[in-house]
Amino acid sequence: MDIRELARHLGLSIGTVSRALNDRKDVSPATRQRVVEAAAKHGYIPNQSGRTLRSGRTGTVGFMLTLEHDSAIHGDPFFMALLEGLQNGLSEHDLDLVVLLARKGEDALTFLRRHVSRGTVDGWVLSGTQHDDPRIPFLLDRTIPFVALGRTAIARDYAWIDLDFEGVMGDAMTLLTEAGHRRIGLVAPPATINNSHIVVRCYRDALVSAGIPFDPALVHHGETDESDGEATASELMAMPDRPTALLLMGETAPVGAYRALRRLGLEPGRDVAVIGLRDNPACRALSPDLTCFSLDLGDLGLALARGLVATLPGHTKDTEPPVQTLWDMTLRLGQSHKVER
Amino acid sequence: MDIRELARHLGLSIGTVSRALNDRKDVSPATRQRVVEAAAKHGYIPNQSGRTLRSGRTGTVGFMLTLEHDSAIHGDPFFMALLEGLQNGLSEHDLDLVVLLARKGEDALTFLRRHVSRGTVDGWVLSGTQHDDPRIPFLLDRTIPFVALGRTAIARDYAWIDLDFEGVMGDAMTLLTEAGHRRIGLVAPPATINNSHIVVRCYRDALVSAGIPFDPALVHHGETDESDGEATASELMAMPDRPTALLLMGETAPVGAYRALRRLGLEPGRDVAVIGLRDNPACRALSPDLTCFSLDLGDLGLALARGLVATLPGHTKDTEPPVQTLWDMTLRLGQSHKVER
DNA sequence: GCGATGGCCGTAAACGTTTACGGGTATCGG
DNA sequence: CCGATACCCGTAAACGTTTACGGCCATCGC
Repeated sequence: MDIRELARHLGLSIGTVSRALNDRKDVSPATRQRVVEAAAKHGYIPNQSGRTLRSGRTGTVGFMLTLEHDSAIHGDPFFMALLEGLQNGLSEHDLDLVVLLARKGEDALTFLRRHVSRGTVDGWVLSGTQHDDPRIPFLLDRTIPFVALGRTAIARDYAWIDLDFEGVMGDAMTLLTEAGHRRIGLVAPPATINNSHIVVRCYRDALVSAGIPFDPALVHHGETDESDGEATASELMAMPDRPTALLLMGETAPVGAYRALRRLGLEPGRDVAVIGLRDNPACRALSPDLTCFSLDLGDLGLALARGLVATLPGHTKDTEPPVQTLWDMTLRLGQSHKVER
Repeated sequence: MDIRELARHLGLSIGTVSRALNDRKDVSPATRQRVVEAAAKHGYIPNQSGRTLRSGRTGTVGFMLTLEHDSAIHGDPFFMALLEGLQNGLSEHDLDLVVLLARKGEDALTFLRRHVSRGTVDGWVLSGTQHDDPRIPFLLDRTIPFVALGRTAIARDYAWIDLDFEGVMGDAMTLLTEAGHRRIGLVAPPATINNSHIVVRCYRDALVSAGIPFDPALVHHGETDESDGEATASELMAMPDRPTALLLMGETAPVGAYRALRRLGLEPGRDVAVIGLRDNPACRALSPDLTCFSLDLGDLGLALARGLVATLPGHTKDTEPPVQTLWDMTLRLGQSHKVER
């Protein structure tokens, strides 16, 4: 069922049918309704390739997911919940969401370039932003709409939303330093990820204002998953003057850390203070309750959707500046940080 | 940069350029190489819409994700790990994977129909198969390639892979009945999901062969998530003659069940036996260790990719029957089932 | 030397839309 | 009654590919 066949059924030209279905003004209300009803009756749905080829618009936005740091994905419930909010936000503007997975080992920029010149989507949501992410200038230079989940070190104006790591680190570090901890182990994301820099900077700032010397041996960069959390926690606790507290900025890293501690005969929340990043299901399963931070991923997805839509041509006022938001996370006190010193 | 411009650079016709890039035979090796090199040099990548419009092929397969049962997705690490394997399997055949999220509240068949007539992908991976899933006959009747993750009650020949719930339930039930349990609470997936029927059937079969009467009050249908696990566990334990064992066929349901039990002053693995479905990160965080089942999601994704590719035109031998595989899950004994009766 | 064969390549017609453009009819003001 | 103005609608040219078809040239066998 083409537009041609539908037009023949209606005794109209395909041009008129197209205009009627696309809500353009050059068509009388009567025929518009007739066309819409006939389309529904015959189950006509425009072919996307033809439409895109001519108009250049696809009606979809892409969420780019790279499996490079697979621990950030593998078993990571963060994105799934986020995608739901994103889809809801996009639905309001009749946009579809497609998640594009970079092929194993494929470079992120190559992947993006491929899909951009293919013209698969109208706009992008970028995640896992690197410190100096080449995707940002690439898209900016071509004026392709996008919103980034995560800041970068790039000093150009674009839309982004990032978690408030400053707030998180501030809350966590005051909690620990005020409890008397002076040796605090930090597990930060991989050094290429931009968050990693922010986390370490805040860590040092907090130490300075508490008058505690900075020991680089206490800072590890690792993936966000369980097994890496276990490995790095083991290493940190094997130090001669081992830390009395652990700060784990990874999704399921605390699960591994608990296991590592117990293997050494140490109980989280009694012998060692532990603070995690997000209260995902895995962390909620821990006992004693993990002290960590929470956020509404559905809302975050919605905000990303709005931020992106504002950059799309047609939808935008063209004047307002791009969204640049630090997303609050609220501290959830559990038992795991309560270690008297 | 289109094919026309590239052809002009080379002094060739666009037809020849197209044939060279698509590895067709009607072109000399010398010019083929010349074309490929020029394309690489100028960064030419064929426009997907034009290509699809003419050839009908997209080079992508779609993974359909419905947010209907959002608890099956929300915070569910199952799919993320699966997608990685799927992408790896598809890469071997130069296929891209796109994940298509049904809009909130949109009917699954409507969603599928929309994307099929749009022609967004060459083939489909269906998940969350219903007992009588209308998507199956829809795709079969149109001879659109697909593979289903999950069986249905539909007696037609198509490619599917499903978890071996028969094996899982058999192992779990013998473990419990041989330990003397006679009142076993079951939390099965929502009744519309096909797995739910299988699980309940196996549950009854196991009871019969152990000579235990079937009590429908012990069977609950719920989502697979934490909060639902907590709610149903609470309900089951509030019964006058409450169960001595819980069997939870949901991803993170055991996390909620642990919490519910402890609120009642009951310790999993000591007062009540608990068995879960899969050893995801959340379940691995539980203490005492949850007795449950494990599988390699990467391998499963690969198998799905192969199963789908075999149904795609061109790749297939056309003769071999579609894959129909029960995927083994191996029992991982923890501490949570050890309750002496 | 000539017809046949096969390897390469150019030509042009699709694929299904959107959209600029122009034309036809009715309405309206004068 | 006439010209101008809207309002609709049809026409046709794109958009970027793929691919059936035909043609040219060289090679080959006789």
